[in-house]
Parts: sequence; C-alpha cells; structure tokens
Amino acid sequence: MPRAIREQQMLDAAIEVFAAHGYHGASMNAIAAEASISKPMLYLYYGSKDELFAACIRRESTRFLDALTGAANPHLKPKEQLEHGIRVFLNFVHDNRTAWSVLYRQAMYQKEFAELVLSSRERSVELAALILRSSSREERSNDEYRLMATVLIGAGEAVADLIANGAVDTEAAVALLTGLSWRGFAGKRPDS
Amino acid sequence: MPRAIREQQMLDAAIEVFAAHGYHGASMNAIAAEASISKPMLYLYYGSKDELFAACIRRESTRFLDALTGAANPHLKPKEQLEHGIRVFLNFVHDNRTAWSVLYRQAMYQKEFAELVLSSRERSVELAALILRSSSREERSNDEYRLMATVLIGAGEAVADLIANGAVDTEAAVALLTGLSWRGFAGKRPDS
Amino acid sequence: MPRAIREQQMLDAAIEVFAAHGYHGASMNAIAAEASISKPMLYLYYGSKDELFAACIRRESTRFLDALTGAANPHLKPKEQLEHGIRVFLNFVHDNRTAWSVLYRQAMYQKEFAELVLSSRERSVELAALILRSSSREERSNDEYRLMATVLIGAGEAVADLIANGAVDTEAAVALLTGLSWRGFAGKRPDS
Amino acid sequence: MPRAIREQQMLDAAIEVFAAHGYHGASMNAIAAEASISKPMLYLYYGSKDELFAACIRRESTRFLDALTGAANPHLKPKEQLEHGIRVFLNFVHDNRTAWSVLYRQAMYQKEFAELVLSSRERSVELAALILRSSSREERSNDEYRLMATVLIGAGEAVADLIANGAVDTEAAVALLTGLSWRGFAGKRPDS
DNA sequence: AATGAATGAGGGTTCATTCAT
DNA sequence: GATGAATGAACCCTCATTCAT
Repeated sequence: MPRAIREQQMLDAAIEVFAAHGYHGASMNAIAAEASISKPMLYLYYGSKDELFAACIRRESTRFLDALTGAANPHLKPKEQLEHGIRVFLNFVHDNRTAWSVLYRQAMYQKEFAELVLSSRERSVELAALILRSSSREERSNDEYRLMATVLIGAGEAVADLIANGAVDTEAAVALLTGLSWRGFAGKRPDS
Repeated sequence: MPRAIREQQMLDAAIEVFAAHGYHGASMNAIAAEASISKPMLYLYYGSKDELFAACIRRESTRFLDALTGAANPHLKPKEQLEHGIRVFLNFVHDNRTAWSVLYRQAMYQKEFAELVLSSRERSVELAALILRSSSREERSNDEYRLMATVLIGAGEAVADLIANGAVDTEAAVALLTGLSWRGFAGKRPDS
Repeated sequence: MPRAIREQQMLDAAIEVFAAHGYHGASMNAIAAEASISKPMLYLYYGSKDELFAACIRRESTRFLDALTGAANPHLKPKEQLEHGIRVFLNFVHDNRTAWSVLYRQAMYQKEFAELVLSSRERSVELAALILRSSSREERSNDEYRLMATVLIGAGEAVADLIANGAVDTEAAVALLTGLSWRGFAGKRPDS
Repeated sequence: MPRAIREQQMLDAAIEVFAAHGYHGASMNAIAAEASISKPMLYLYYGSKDELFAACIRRESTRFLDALTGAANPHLKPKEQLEHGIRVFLNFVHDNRTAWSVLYRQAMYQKEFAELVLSSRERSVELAALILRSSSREERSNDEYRLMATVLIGAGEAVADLIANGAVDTEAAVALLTGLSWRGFAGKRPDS
C-alpha cells in the first residue's frame, strides 16, 4: 500500500481517536485498531505518540488555514469581508469542534505542543490582521493589527465554544462579533 | 498538624504540580512529594485524583472571582470601571498563568471537569456583564450582555496568553482591550 | 470502659465484618468503624489482624462446641441421640452460615489458621465419636470412631452448604443424614 | 512462542501460586515471575486477576471431572465401582491438595467464584449419583441420588483432608468410606 | 484509656514502545 | 512491508500498622 494513502488513513484514525479521548486518553492501541493496522506501523511512520499527535495538529492546522484563506475575497467590501471571515471561522470551529478542542485548545497549553500550535495560529492571526487592516478607517502599525487580530480570534474562540455548546446560534454569533468588531461593546447598535 | 493547614499545603502542592505537568502528567506521587507528605494522606483528604483536581479548580476559581469582585468600585466612572476590570483580569491571568492554563483551559475541555469550570466561569461572565451594562450607552437584554461578556473574556484570555509569552506589555494590552471595547476594531483611536 | 465488654464489642464487630467480606476483604478500618472505636484500640487489644481473626475463630468455635455439647442428652436412645446431634449441628451451621463459611471453611485452608481451626474441629470430632460409639452395634477402636466422626462431619458440612443455599430443607437433611448414618447409601429405606 | 503453549505455561504458574498463597495472597507479580513472563502478558491473555483465577478453576475442574469420568468402568460390579470411584476421588484430591483447597474450597465461598465452582461440582455430583444408583439395592428418585452424592463428596473431602495431613492412609480411607457407604456407621463390619 | 494523624509497602492495571519473524 | 508477541515502567489506589498527644 502506497505510503501517502497509509499516512492519511493513519492520520484520519489518529485525529478521530485523539479528538474523542484527548491526548492521554487515546492509546496507540486504539489508534492502530481504528486505522485497521498494526501498532508497529504507527511507529514506523511516526516514530512516537508525540510525533503522531504533532502530525495531527499540523494536518488540522492546514485544513483550518485553508478554510480561512479561502474566505478571502477581494470583491467584498471591508465590512462584508470581515463578516464573511468571522462566519467561515465560526463554522469551521463548530464543524470540527472535538478535534479543535483537543488539537488546538488543549495542545496549546501543553509544553510539548504549544510552540507548534502557536506557530500555526500565527498564520491565522496574519490573515485576520490583513482583513482588519483593510476594514480599518485609519492607519495602524502591523503590530497593532496583529494584536487586534489576536483579540478577534480569542473572542471568536470563546464564541465558538458557546456555539458548540448550543448556547448560541451561529448566525447570531456572526452578527454579534461583527457588530462588536465594528462598534465595540459600548457603541450604539446600527439600527438605533 | 491541624487539618485546615494540611489541606492548604496539599492544595498548594497539587496546583503547582498540576500546573506544571497537566492533569495526566501529574502523578499523585509527585504531588505528595511536593507537599512533603505521603500519598495516602492525599487520598485521606481528597479521595481520588479527580477530586483533588476538582478541589484545585474550586480554589483557584474562588481566588479568581475574588480578584474580579474586588475590582468593582462604585466610585469609578463606567469607562474607568471597565478598564480597571480588564486590568485586574489580565494581571490575574498573567500572574497565575500556568495554573490558569491547566485548571481552566485544559479542564474546560475535559468531560469530567467541564461542568465545574463552566459553572465557575458563569460567575465571572455575570460580573463582566454587570460592568458592561453600566458602561453601555444604551439598554440591552441581560442575555446580550452576557454574550458580550463571554466575548470580552475570550478576548482577554487570548491577550493574557500573549502577555504570558512576553509578546505584549500588560498596560498596552489594557489600553488596547479597553479601546476596542469602547470603539470596536474599526473605530478611531481616542487621540485621533 | 471495662476490658471484657470492649473485647466482646470488638469481636462482635470483627466477626460481622469478616463474615461479610472475608478475611482479606475486611479492613481494620471497617472493623473499627463497625465497633465504633478507633483503630489503635484494635491493635491495643489484639495486636494484629491475624490475631484478631484468630480470636474470632476461637469465639465462634466455642459457641459451636457449646451448641454441640448441649445437644448430648443421656436420656435419648442412641439413634435419637445421633439424630438430635445432627439436627443441632445443621441448625447451627445454617444459623451462622456466613461466619461459618469464613471462619471455618476458608480459614481451614489458610496456612496461618488451619491449625487453629483443626484443633477446634478435633473437639467436635471427639464429641461425634462419642455419639457414634454409643450408637454402634459393635465395638471399634477409638481411632475408628474418630475417623467415622470426621466423615460424618464432612458429610454434615456438605449438607449444611446445601441448606444454606436453600437447596434442601433442614429436616429433610436431618432425616437423610441419619438414615445414611444408620444404613449407608446402598441399604434399604426403613419403611421398605 | 505460540499462544496455546503460553496459555498452559501461564495457567500452570497461576495454579501453583494461587494454591500456595490463596487468591488474595497471590500477586500477579508472583504469578508472572513463576511463569517467567511479564505481567502485561497475563493481562493480555486473561484480562484480569479474576478471570485468570476463573481459568484456573475451569482447568482444574476439567482435570478433576476427567479423572472421575475415567473411573467409570461398566465391567465392575456395583460395589467395586463405588469403591473404585472413591479411590480415584481420594487420590485425586490428595495428589492435588493445595490446588484443590484453594480452587474449590476457598473459591466456593467467595461470591465471585461460587457459581463457577458449584456448576462444576454439579457435574461430579451427577457422576457420583450415577454410581450410587447402580450400586443401590432399591430405586430412588434422581434428586435423592444427587443429595446422597453430595453427602458422599462432602465425606470424601473431609477424609481427603485427613489423608493430606497424613493422619490416615489412603487405602484405609477407601475401605472406610466404602464400608460406610454400604452399611452406614452403625452396621457391622464386613468381616464380622 | 483513647485517638487523630500519618505512612511504607505493595497490588492490580495500563501504556508506549520494541523485537523476531 | 507488516505484525504477533512481549515488556519496563509507571500510575492510581488501599491497607495494615504506628506515633504523638
């Protein structure tokens, strides 16, 4: 069986099991079983549980960034662009909730994987910063935009958690986040 | 040694070790050693690793909420109140970063502890919502304020992570968050 | 509190807990709790779990032998005497089933306690041998009677187990054992 | 090493250690060491200590029943058949005394294993009942024969214990039990 | 006389990881 | 290329037992 296919098969299984049971709760046994292969194969391809987990993070990060990148559309007006990006972001997180919570949130606070997650998040911050810059009514430094992007993403994650818990509807969340982005907490509502 | 003191001693050690290694990475052996007591004592006082972890969460939650509650000051003007709350929040998260990341962030995504963390977070959301309401220039429903508070806290957590990484200075972050809260991403800067 | 009463209180509790959970399943904690005293008291009075268990065996053995001894009645005819003895035996075992099974049957096959149990059983064998001798139609040596008594008691224990399981009614068992004792397995029934 | 052989090797070791120390006294460590394998192997093959113990019971039960079944010989006269069965029984119990005492006697009084032991014993009772029926001088119901068989086995076990203790010689015991079976305690000796 | 507080030692169980084939 | 068989190490938890008061 060709290497590339095997790799995907194994990653699919690993992500599934990691997402379901968390890093420690997932045993190499379970992953091998889920992938319908033998344990030594996992080690042959990935060397260790840590590296396998890292590979999972990398693949999901890529999917996430692809989704975000795909959301950019030069024809949209700034505000629409922001809204669309937020929508894509929230939908992605919601659709991949379990994987997201394990591979991003948990991993981000685990010494061994924090760097990996952060370096990936860096890129989404970059993207968000671009959108913010284009939406902005005045010039700011790159660093400022990046900081703001971080805030936006943090807020997005918090809202995404709410969506995942069913506490909030996605479109409502999009509206809220867009509104807040535009006017802040204290500002008036558009329709008022 | 009296019971009350032992309990604190044990919680101190547990929080330290949990924060350093995460829930699974922390062994009861290590916690007992850190507390300079024997393992059975941990079990005598807390019954199980799960319950010990839960006790840690509870204690830190309380500390956090106390800090937040202490930040409320009726003499402050709304905007100052918001700014002060943000400052207290960021400082707390920064000062307790490791405990925070393990006892809140990791625990929140672990079935056994999610409920506990969420019920505690509920209370900080409540507090933040109050502050937001008093800062607001127009009336909104309670639910709306709570949602906004969640967003604010999510944003705060993201920024706190940056502070913890040394990427941002606390006061700068306070200014940014306050500004964004007030005017949103797109608004003009106060001084412009 | 006077020593004698304490001792009984502790033995009562110990027998109860041992009978309910077996030797290993019974913890000194549980016994102390059942006796409403502190663990060090148990150790003060009995020194160790083994010795406490031995004391339980001794007390129950005494009760058992007392019951058996009380069953002897010179006014009864030999066959009636035998039947009465069997009845008393079976009833005792039945009434004290849990304690019996733990303190005799289990203990008998445990290195540390086998000797104690056997030396107590010795005495019941002696008693049974006396009854058998008086029932016998011909002279035999003491050793022979003792051997036969052992057989009788073994048979009795097997039947007692059946009674305990509710598989057999006590009086039916008495009749059976008496009949068998009198005539053997192959012999005709009295009424035939 | 092939699976089948390992299984036997492990059961051999387990039976040895269980017999020597009892169920609780036997540690999985000790069993693994005795079998010259590692502990995880035991768990891979048997899943838990309980299941390993059950497997021991099953194997020894089978051996025991095989021995008993092999003792049946249609060419023997009823009384000889009974005598032969008793001899085989006593020899088996004697030859396997430690295993017998732990795997049958102790297990029989332990909630988790009682059912297993009893279901196996059921079968020996069945066998003994058959022999008794063919030796009997008059017709009885199946239930009666089974009850008598239980008594016979109980008596046999008691005698086997004596043999094991060296208090009695096997052939003497065979003669006694056969005689008692034939004539009861009170009857005359054959040679008188 | 009595106990709350404390522990050393060990048990069952699981897991990531590696040979030998 | 692929795996069945095997293990060292560690973890959570419990228990009999003992001080210090």
